[in-house]
Amino acid sequence: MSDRPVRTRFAPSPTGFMHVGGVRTALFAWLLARQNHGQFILRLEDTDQKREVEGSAEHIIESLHALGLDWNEGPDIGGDHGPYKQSERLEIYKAWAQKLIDADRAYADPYTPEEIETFRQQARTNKQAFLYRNHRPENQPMWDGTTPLRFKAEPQAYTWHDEVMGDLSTGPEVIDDFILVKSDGFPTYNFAHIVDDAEMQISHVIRGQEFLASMPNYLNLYDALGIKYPVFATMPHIMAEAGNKKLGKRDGAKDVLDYLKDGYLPETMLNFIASLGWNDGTEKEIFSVDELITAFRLDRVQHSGARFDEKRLEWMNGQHIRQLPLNDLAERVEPFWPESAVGSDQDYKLQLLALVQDRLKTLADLPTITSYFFAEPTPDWTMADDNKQLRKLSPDEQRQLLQQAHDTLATLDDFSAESIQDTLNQLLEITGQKPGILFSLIRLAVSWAPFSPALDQTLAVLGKDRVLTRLQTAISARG
RNA sequence: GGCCCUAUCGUCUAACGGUUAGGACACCAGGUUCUCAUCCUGGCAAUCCGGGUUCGAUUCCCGGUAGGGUCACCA
Repeated sequence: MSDRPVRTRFAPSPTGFMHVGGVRTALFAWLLARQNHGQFILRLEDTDQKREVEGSAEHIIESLHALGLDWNEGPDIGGDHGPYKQSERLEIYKAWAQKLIDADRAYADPYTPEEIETFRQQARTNKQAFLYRNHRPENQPMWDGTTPLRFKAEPQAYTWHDEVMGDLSTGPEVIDDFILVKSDGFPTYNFAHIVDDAEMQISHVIRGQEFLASMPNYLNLYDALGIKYPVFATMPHIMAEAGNKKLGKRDGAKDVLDYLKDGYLPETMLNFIASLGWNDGTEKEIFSVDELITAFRLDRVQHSGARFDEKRLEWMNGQHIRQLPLNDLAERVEPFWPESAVGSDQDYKLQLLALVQDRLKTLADLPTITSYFFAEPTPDWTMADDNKQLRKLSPDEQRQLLQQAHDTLATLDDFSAESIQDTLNQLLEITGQKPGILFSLIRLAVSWAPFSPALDQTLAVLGKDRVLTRLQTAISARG
């Protein structure tokens, strides 16, 4: 372990949207920084002009903001180790490249892409891994910047420690002369990230498993550059729900912002993504963001990939929604109310929210559960005909019961849930009906919905006027 | 094919050699004066295979098998 101040970074390339895999890498780096009162840095790795996607950087920044993963230094806010976009750091890479050239550890690649492709095919035919250095030219021309600059590797066996994976080792056969600077003058990731991490004094390099195979090359380059290794931590992949592939765009990986739009809370996303491949060793499942910060440990991260299970995500979201104080929930749910709720009284909405809080799996469920609290529902007596209990009564009996309910409720001055329940209980005795019949009938007549919150509370929130009107409407509609 | 990583209920996981292999999601059944949900109770369900080491292996070692990653002028 390093005793340097903890500085972690998230270094995405702006080539697409943020999906859960990227979020997890960012989250773990962020958690580590916050836990150690260190810094979290955002760096854009925009060295591939061809793959860059317009608006992608903004999208990544927006996603991180939406999740509450804030950074201390970054392209938008600057910092002491900038610039934080690799495309603006070309001079820095050039200087480091020159050090390697001067030390005879880098050389100009004289081959055409076609020639290299031929070498690659040869390797494949011989069922071997492709190694460029098998074709390392004897007399390397001076590098004029128009061809790729390659690293002159000094292959050796490496053993190193990874905070997640433990002790790892490889032989010299995996180390190669990889490209440091492309012919367009931009550095490769392999070169740039090492330079940047060193210059930005990054203490912990946290990234996905896809980079594990390149580690020996990186170590060789660190050595050539005389840079002290940071702490390494390799995250296993998050896999798609179907199949065993690494989760990617093609496998249906969703944009995290889509989850937020679908009514998942940011804290749910962080809790869920953290729990994919990490737990604190106890049976605790629901973590607040602060709890994650204190409990997170790199060495408790799983070594194998985890599948993304939307059912579990949904359950977890319900848990977080239920833990929210009502006022907090009210704020977050504001964009999700049905259109018919526009202009409705805030107190009314708040009362209603208290009734449905336990019923929400996502905030986006709100309109379907609450529509009849805002708009007058259309009576549909076929719902009664389809009901096993209610079917036993004749339309006449149904009308009579509703009329009795109407007349009794009309006498109430105190239209609270408690008072309503007392009244309904009395009505039960007077009419000799079972709750299954009387309550179902009233519930239907005021909501015309397949389900609703408890009857007494539903009536109380709807209010006396609305309830009496709806009962009357229902009676008239029963032909 | 070379190299590397991984392997516990369908899924996410706990168990740092000794447990009736635990929890959660999902699913099924019951309870909470009507419905839906919440909540509670119960049920179903797992150590990939084969060898070692050991008094004893989910756990340590070796070999299979399976899955994943990588072998780009992508990151």
